[in-house]
Amino acid sequence: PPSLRHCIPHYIELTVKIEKIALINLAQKPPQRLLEDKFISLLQSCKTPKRLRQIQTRIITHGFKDNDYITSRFITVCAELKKIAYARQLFDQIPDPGIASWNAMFRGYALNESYREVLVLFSQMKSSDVMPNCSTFPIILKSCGKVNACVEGQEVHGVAIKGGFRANPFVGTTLIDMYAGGGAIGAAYKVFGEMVERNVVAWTSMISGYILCRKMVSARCLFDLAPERDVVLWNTMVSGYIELGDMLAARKLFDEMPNRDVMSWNTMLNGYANNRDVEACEKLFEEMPERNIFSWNGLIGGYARNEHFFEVMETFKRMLAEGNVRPNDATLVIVLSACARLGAIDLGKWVHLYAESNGHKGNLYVGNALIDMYAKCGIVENAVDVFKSMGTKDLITWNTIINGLATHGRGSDALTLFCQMKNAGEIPDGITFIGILCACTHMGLVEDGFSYFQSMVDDYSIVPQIEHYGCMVDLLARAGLLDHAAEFVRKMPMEPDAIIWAALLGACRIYKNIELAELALERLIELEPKNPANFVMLSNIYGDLGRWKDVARLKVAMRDTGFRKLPGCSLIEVNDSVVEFYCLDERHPEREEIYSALRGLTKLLRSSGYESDLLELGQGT
DNA sequence: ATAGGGTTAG
Repeated sequence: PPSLRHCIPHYIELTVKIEKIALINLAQKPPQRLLEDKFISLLQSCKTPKRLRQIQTRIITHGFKDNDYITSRFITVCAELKKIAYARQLFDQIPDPGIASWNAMFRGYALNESYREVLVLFSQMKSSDVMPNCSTFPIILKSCGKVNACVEGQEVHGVAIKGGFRANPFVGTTLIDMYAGGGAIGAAYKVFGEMVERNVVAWTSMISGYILCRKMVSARCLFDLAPERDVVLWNTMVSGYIELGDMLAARKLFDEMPNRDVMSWNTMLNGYANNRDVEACEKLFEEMPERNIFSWNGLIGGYARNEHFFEVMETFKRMLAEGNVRPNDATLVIVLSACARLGAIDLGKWVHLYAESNGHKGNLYVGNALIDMYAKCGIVENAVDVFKSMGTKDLITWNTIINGLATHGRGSDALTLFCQMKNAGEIPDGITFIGILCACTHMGLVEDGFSYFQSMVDDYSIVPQIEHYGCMVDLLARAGLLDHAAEFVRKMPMEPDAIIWAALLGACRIYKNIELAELALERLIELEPKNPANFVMLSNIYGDLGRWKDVARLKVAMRDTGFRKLPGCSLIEVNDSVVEFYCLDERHPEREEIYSALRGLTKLLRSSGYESDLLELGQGT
């Protein structure tokens, strides 16, 4: 169009002008600065260790090896790519590192949660002649707080004041965090009171400090006094009430908020989930104007924590169907734990494949949850495969596989892995020993069990908990050494609880020991007068022995307690969902097919030589 | 310089 053509000369003129300015800028910068900028932007966009090496070579060939500006950037990128040891190697080769390089090293260690290293390196810096600057102190103070180094923290506080950083708002805020985190709320308040300029972050830190010390009234006072309240501060107050379990106060504040972000909604959502209010959690989730991965994980995790495992699976499927937020590693872990509880092996396998093709292959949490899921679903071989494929393992990895093997009749493999675990340098904890004792129980290794029990105390200084005594009672009782078991219970350093007596009672049925069974029930009635399962247990023992009068007597005694035993419930996975059924259950539309399949399975078991008086299908057997 | 998630147990 003509009008546009009219503009073209102006446009050309403008372009020329812009180019001229750019050229002048270029000319004003010395070539050295230009190269520096180039390296900084190269480093900024560096995403892989391989690329980092290439850039490093070029830095060296251009003679920038000791350039503080570039080196500090380089160290930071190393830390982000989890190559902090490499960064340190390089740092140690610099003859006189500048403050930027020191700070980058501190930040790098802090990023990798090596707070001790930060402090060690800081003391090295003090013996050089480089002076800390305003970015140094926040990192150092934060590290002091993280490792609870109160004395060092106070010293650094002094150094900061001497260095003239009293009025620095960043220094003030981290000081408040440090003191409050160490429980020194008075010292924190002193810093807060002496601050020259208190911004909203400082107010938030101070209020968080009061919340941490459970001083909600003081926190609320400051909140009401704060000259400015941003959404972070509001969220902090709301989560403070939640931590104290005061959901009503939290909700009131949430409703008063001038503007809420996703974080505000998620905070309330998690609050309801943790305070066992699944319904409020669901309602809030539906009302949310925007949902991110934490919202979904909040709801799914809320279901899981409150044992609503069917809802975990349903919500996970809904999340995939809606498709706007993708599950992350935490989502998969929650879903896998629900699969483990429900025996939902098909969904579990699906999640396994999903994890592998969505970049969660090497994730430690996902690996641990997979091991547990396969073991709980009875496919121990797959659990072992996952275990073997894992590059990094932690204590939980070992505990999970050891316990999985032990509870599935592979006690000797469990004990072998226990040796491997020690060789790998992992220190066993109390949970490890529960798996080990369980392995001994299932193999009838009574003496080994006792020596592991001893080793736990002598070699690892673990104080046995009631769970461990429970394992020992089980070890003796299942081996038929009921008198020893009873004596062990008498000599325990703590009061035996219901689980201990129930273990004894269970073994009494196998070994038909009436006297001990009656004693166990007596104790159980004292401890759990409302639990009808205990009566049923003893009644079954009488039944096994044909003492029907006693069975009838117990039935009356149980009726007199006024409680009925809930029928045991089994779960099976049928076509992509889990179905529950009870003994003699007639509710399922395909009950005919199900019972006929069960009869077939029973026949198969019998024909392979499986004999058990516990095999009571009650129908057609 | 402020904030959020997950796995093991008698």
